[in-house]
Amino acid sequence: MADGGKPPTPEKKSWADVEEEEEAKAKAAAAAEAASSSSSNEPAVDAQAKQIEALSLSVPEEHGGSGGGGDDQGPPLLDDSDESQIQAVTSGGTVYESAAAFEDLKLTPELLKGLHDEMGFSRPSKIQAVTLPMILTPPYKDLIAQAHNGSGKTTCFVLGMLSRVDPNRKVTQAICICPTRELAQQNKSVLMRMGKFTGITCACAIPPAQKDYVPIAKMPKITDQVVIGTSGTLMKWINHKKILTNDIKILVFDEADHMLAEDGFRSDSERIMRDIQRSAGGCQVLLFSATFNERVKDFVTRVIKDGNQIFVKKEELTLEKVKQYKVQVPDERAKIAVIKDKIFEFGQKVGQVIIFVRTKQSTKDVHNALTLEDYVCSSIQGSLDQSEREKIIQEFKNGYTKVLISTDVLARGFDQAQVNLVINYDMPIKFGTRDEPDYEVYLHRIGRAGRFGRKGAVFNLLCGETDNTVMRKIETYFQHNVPEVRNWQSEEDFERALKDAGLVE
DNA sequence: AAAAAAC
Repeated sequence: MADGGKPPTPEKKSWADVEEEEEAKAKAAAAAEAASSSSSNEPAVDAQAKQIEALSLSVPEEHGGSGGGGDDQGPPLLDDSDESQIQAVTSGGTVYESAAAFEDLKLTPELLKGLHDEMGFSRPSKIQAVTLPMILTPPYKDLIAQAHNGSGKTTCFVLGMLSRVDPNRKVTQAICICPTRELAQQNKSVLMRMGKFTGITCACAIPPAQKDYVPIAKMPKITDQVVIGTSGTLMKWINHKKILTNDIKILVFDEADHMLAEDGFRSDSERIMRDIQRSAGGCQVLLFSATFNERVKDFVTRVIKDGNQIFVKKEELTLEKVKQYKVQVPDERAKIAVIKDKIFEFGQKVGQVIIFVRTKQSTKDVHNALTLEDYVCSSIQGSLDQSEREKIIQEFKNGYTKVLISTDVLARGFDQAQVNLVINYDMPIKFGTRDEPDYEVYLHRIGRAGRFGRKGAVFNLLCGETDNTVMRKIETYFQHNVPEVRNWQSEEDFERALKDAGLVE
């Protein structure tokens, strides 16, 4: 790609510079993107970058058995099929060897104990085998890593943070930024478990529940070695010197494409990034996500110029084990009928269900409609009080509630092994458009089912021509044919679909 | 015509 007009900058380009460039480019890109649904551009690869190997990253065989309260599933068992490929590109002269065992990574005995005894992992998943050496080997290069939903990305960056922290120094040395409070809490909980025997402490930087509110001035300084949080609160704590940034060695962006998208959290992320890099030079940056659309990929590869990169083609991104279906329904009322009379009839016996809707109001409407029919469910969205959010998530994670209605607050990252059914009550649409799908959100939503290679099913409820257009575009984009449940009134049709998905006998 | 974060 032409990159001609950039000024000669001897230093590493700052994020602000890249953003300016980005803006200039955006107009041209916007036009191109309209027609880009069939584009199959290769990622722009740095001329100096050397491709080391093309690795197969495929979803593991199911081995967790049915249900079981534990969320301590063993590691994905990755076969060597060519179903899906990831491309690893290294920068500079460092050579990395994929880690066949956690023991190959020079981890402390405490961390190995955490991985084996607490997490129940016996060996690294594919993405872990590839990225962990990149993360843990000096000179600690930055990393952009894309891998499938539920393939074990969290372990990659949590282990990265834990091993780069000096447990003897009671200062913040690692920061992780997430798009939602739920994800921040979930990541903290994974880190606490994995680091159980290390003595490393972690703070969650999210706004407190109302009852726990204290003015920032009265808040004590953070001494935890790891801080995981959402952008607003992290910024606030940094600005008020509650977090000192000069000893930070590693900065992680979870759901990085969203954290760095123009219509996502880019400006917040850049500000935090700048603050940290100003006071802690040479801080390692890790970007992780299951999705990087061409536009974001282009941006992040220019921001993280000197890092290692791993990408997956979008055609390879849908999970084999999660069967997608489309269902034509005449109206909204029929959607409720389908959910309760057809899908729940079988689906609820199987595991837990998440129903995605477009607006906060819709969570309430659908919740009410199902409650009227005597179905027990709960619903969540970002305007609920923090304590309420936590309660609903806790109840769902404990398995007390089987059906959760949600906005896209839970579209990304939410990890609950027992969820094997996802219903798109509303299809995800790009903001400001009528029938342009949000491909990334779609992929993240369906990725809530089929964690770590488990079986799952997705029902897309389509009402009207617009929904059909959206669905068609999604099929084209991922080059994945989505079969139709012929008759929304036919119990047999749904039963067959769930059988094909392997969810009912 | 929005979800998220946060003021």
